[in-house]
Amino acid sequence: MGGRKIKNMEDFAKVCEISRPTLSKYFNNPQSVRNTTRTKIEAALEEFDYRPNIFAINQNRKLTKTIGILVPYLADPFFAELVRMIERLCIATGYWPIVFSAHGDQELENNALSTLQSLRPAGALIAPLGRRSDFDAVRRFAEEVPTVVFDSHVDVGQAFVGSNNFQSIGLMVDYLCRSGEPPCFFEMPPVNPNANKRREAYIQSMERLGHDPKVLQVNGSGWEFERIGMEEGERLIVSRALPSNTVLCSNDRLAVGFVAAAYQNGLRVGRGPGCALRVAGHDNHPWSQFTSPPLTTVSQDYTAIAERSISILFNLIHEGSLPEDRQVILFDGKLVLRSSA
Amino acid sequence: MGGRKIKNMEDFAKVCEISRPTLSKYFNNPQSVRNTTRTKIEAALEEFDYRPNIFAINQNRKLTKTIGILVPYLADPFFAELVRMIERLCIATGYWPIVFSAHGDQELENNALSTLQSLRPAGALIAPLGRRSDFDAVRRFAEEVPTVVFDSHVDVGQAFVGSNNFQSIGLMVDYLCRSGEPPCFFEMPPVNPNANKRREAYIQSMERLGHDPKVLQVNGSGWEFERIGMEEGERLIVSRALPSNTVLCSNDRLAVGFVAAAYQNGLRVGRGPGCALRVAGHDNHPWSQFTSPPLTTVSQDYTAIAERSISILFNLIHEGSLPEDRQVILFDGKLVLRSSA
DNA sequence: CAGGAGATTTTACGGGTGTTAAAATTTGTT
DNA sequence: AACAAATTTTAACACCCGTAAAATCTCCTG
Repeated sequence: MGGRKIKNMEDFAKVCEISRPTLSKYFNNPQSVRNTTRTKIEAALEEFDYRPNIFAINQNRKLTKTIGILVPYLADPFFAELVRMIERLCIATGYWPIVFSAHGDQELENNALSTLQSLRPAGALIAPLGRRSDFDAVRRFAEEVPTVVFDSHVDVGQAFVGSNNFQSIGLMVDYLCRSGEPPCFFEMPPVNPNANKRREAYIQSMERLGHDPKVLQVNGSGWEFERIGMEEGERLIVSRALPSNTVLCSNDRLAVGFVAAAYQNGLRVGRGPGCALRVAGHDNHPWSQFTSPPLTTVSQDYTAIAERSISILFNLIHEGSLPEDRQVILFDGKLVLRSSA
Repeated sequence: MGGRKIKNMEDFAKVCEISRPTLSKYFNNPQSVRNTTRTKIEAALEEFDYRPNIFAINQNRKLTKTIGILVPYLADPFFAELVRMIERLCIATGYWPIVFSAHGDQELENNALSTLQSLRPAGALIAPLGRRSDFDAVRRFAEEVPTVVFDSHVDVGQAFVGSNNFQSIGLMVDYLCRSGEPPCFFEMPPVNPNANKRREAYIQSMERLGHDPKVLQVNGSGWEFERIGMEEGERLIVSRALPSNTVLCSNDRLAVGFVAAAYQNGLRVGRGPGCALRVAGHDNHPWSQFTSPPLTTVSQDYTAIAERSISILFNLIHEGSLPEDRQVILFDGKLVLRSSA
């Protein structure tokens, strides 16, 4: 076609027969230029494929269009799914999401925060590692960039969006107690505040109902929860150390492992006759519906968490000012009855 | 302490008592400056926290330190895991990995490619959507940036790294045939070339062994493979449409769903006595060890794929020149015997 | 058709770093 | 001490775009 090579906005302005700053305006907001101008530009856009250089754009803009997303472990389908939704929402709004994963490692989390900060993002959505986070680093980050924290409640940033563990665990404990033997609570050493809240919620709920809480904390570290659930679950089963025939796991990934352990040791899981064990989880993880039997759990509202986080962040960004009072939004869970409990 | 605010490299050069170009050299390669200079800089780095502005850096560098990673679906643990490894390798080498997911959608894939290209990455590692990809777009991208394709073989880029489906499926078919009834092949409409290769490999292997290949292609689209495996598996089981008591699934995610369907319909899966069905998968997905019973499958060598992809890409980047002959690297799979088949 | 407000475009400058060439300095060696 | 080699400094330009201020154009009124 034109044969000309478009190297930068200047070149493209020439083939458009328009000045460069006008083009610049167009790319920032196509509505801000006259119709006749817009038509010319868009015609040229059809013929030549030019895209403004992202680095040059962001170097000068006071507010970039970048949204940073940081999760503790991207290979966890909970986060993978959440990220998927958040990314889509960003793109739909014309922002540029960029994803970082700490891979369960504090140093990588700090790296990511640091890199992210030097990207001067318009805002950030972060789910901190939790117990392993370098709190000062996270705080320093949140002081510089508008930040919404999700999933794991660390007391920084302008807002937190997460699940109401007290409500959801209460719901599950109520259900389990009224439908069978009161549950024991199966957990690993807590990686984040959610784990602690869930244990406390379990204890409170049990006491409220007049039962004796029984917490089984097994060893294990890292993010391979299923493996821990399976190996430690097997140990408990084999040594007959389970204090109840009903096991409430701190999260679905542990439960997935536990159910596998039960199967392999010949314990039939479920609530019907002939079942030796009831197992319940928490989160409604994408996998929880494919265990054998399918897992009874409490759903976290992925969509609501993603949408609210983003909407709060965009508010922050557009308001410019930071709200006095830090918002804390907790979504209630819903009981998801399947056949494991 | 100094009280001075470091806004840019100029400021930082002053507190280092060193010239800006030398600093610039240092940041590009710390080894390229004299020891005494390096010591001064690193001392200052301790005291002040300065990081060069990423945008300004990349604006001028002919070769950025960015490595683009594109996967079709990040919520798939196979890719999540692979990305995790690749990211670590990049960071260790001083590169800056940036991850994009197409979320199973052609438009998003094109978007990602386009955004990535405007980032002028040193290189890219891409696993295309496959059948749904916009081949021209992928080709145009690969012509501009050094690209290694992995997982899904699309004939673009300077190299392909993946699994040898013919070998691995052959291995599995051999095993299944000599240990029981010859398998039928359970698949959904292929999303990428791997799926086609696996079907063909199955047919060839069966014919080689003198058996009649039986392919069951069920309906279903999207990336929720487990759901498809479970729903369609259930349909086949209930309607007694399975032509063999041994089912080889095109991949582990389908198999996860299929095993769940079998359990829910009272079919005991495994190779022992009393088992009605053998089920095998392919990939050694992270989940495959937690099904009930654990899944017999063929492993893809995640580590090898990640390492080789990266090493080829770095070679490409450092050589500068593109090799005449496109490399195709296929890793053999290994049989992972668990109890499902 | 003159006049003027408002919309749009142009002019001109700045941002933070890469990069180069030549001059100046330091280091290591004999 | 003298000299070559290695390194750093100085100076200046480049990169590609954002943006404020100045200049121009549009369109409508009277």
